[in-house]
Amino acid sequence: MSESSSIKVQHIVRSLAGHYGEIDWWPGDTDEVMIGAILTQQTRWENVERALLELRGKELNCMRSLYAAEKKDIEEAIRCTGFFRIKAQRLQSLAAHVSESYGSVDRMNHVPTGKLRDGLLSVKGIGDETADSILCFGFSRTSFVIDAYTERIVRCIGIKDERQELKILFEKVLAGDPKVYRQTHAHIVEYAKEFCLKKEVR
DNA sequence: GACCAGGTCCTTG
DNA sequence: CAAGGACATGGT
Repeated sequence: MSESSSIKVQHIVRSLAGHYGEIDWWPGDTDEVMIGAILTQQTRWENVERALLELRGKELNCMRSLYAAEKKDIEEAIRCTGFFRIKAQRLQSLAAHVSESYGSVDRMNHVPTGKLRDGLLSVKGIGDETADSILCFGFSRTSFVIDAYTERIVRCIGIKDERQELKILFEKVLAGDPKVYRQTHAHIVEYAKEFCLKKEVR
């Protein structure tokens, strides 16, 4: 990664922070962040919130109960997020991973970030973005989330790195503060939505 | 009616 | 490895 890329990223981070200030962006306890991370795949957040309400109503808003639940019940609750069959499967796969590998969500707190990440990535249906969202917003770890918006924004200012390099680049600039990681990702998404950065932007 | 959304996996060439 | 398709509902 070039020197100038770091400077550009620093500039983005600082400008967005100045513009938006501190925002409370991904509410919910660790269980609900994990659930939301899967439900929001290719889906608007407003629909995810509705599904979370449904899940709460059925007391299916935690890994422990999802593990034991009937898939039918999960599907019914999350229908409004689209891809509901595959997402119900993904939720149960994640719940199984948590229960079988760690025993509980709580026990995951002692696990080093790299190990946690590898474990999450071993779950079918959890890719880089979902894993990093869970780590960053659910467990307050310094694992930066690179999503489609991040890619589009950095493309606009002439950075053409792949996602893996972008992650390293941002993490170098952001140093070690998990709160800054969360804020920066939130700012990027808000900015991209506000200015309607669509797919064709390069 | 077409197009897109805070992705990921699987199949093809 | 890159590209293309599938997964599915809800909003513009």
